[in-house]
Amino acid sequence: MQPIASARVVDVVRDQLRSAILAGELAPGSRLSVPELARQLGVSRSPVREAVLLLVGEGLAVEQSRRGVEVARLELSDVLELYELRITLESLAAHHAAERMTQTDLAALRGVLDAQGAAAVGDARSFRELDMRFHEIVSQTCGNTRLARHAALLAREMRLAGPLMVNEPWHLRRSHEEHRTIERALRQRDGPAAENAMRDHLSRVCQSVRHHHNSTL
Amino acid sequence: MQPIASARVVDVVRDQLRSAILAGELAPGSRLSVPELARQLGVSRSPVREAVLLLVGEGLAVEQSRRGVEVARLELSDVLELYELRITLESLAAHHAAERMTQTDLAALRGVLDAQGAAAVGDARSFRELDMRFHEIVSQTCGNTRLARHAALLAREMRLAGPLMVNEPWHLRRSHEEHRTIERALRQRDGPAAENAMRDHLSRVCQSVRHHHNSTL
DNA sequence: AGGTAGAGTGTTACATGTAGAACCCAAGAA
DNA sequence: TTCTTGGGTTCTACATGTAACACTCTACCT
Repeated sequence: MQPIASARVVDVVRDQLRSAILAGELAPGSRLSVPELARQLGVSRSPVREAVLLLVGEGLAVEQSRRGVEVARLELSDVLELYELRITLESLAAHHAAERMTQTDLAALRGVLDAQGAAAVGDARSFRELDMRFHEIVSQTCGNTRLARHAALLAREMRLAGPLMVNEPWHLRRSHEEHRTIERALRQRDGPAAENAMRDHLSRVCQSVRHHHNSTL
Repeated sequence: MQPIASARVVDVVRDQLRSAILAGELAPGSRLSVPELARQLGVSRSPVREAVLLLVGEGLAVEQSRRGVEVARLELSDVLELYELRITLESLAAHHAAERMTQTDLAALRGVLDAQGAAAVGDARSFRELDMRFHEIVSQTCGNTRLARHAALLAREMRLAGPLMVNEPWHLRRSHEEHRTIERALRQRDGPAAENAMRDHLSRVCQSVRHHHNSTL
């Protein structure tokens, strides 16, 4: 029996808005009009306003003074900032995760990777979803709740950078191989190896994004 | 001419509540009743409610489902979590700051350290304040806005740990010396040295907190 | 005594009211 | 034609209303 979580309207609205933003239905730059969203969702403005505020706190939206809130727009520089932070935080998380992951966690991780191996052939959309899940599992099992929370925030924020990401199949396959390397280190409970593998992985992806951007200018 | 920032009620309330919490006027565990605070501050409940939500987002308060919000209580384990994150984030920030600080920044830093040297003789309260400022300057000048933001959040959250901190004069003096070492590296634009000095400093303080806690049990 | 029902108080969470500001667009002045 | 001006619309930010819920304390029953 898990405690019946709060079925608060504000939570539902927040989750819906977040999903819509991350799915691209609310594109970066879209204005988030509280009355409009309240009408569409069939609730009053109060919970919508709070939900929008929470999204601002998560970095998924930004408020311009007196002109409302819009979905955050990420430049290349923002993505590089995010990668730099993810590199440090997630490699630290991987180190600890190697020493703390349960068999259940490892099984879940392998399941995600198997599914990702299948998606790597061409389904970039579900590949990204599974990539997210992979990193989330590692961060969540590191034992430091704040580290997990901040890493999750950064990973989510990065998903706003859709068009800047590299989606070529060979790139997805390479990412997947690196995930396998990380998973191997985690399974062997080799903290330093997991840390290095995670750092190498994210660093390489960051470099790819940078070069991809330069070459598609 | 700087843009006349939003004189929004919610911002004023948030700042006041934050100050009150960090100053200990609202002790950890205190309930933050929205109607009560609204009465005391002479404003309506809406901006107070939003301000309280923002503080939850900053980690300074926690909400129990359906039972309102209270000022966060930090255990030793929370402080250790925070230090681990600060160690990685702030040492990274120090590395970059070494390469980017302007003469103005360095002058400000030195000013803070001079004042701190005077406070180290026994005024733990202002010493902590200046310590905060020192770390803030380094983080803010690292060039990565998100890194700066997250580091600031962590440093603030840590101030809730008042009684767990070590306030012996010899400890303050040692911290001050380490600050000087960091500042020297920054002034010489030696990124790796600044990074190591910052890591050593925060690691040592973290160890002191741990030992202090064990010995005062 | 020990447990419980129930009134009374205070709060949260959501709904709604509204002044003032920002934006849009069309009509008129230079 | 370009700039300004004024009306109309929409929004934000704050204020207020209220149902449902949680806590407290007392009085009652066993």
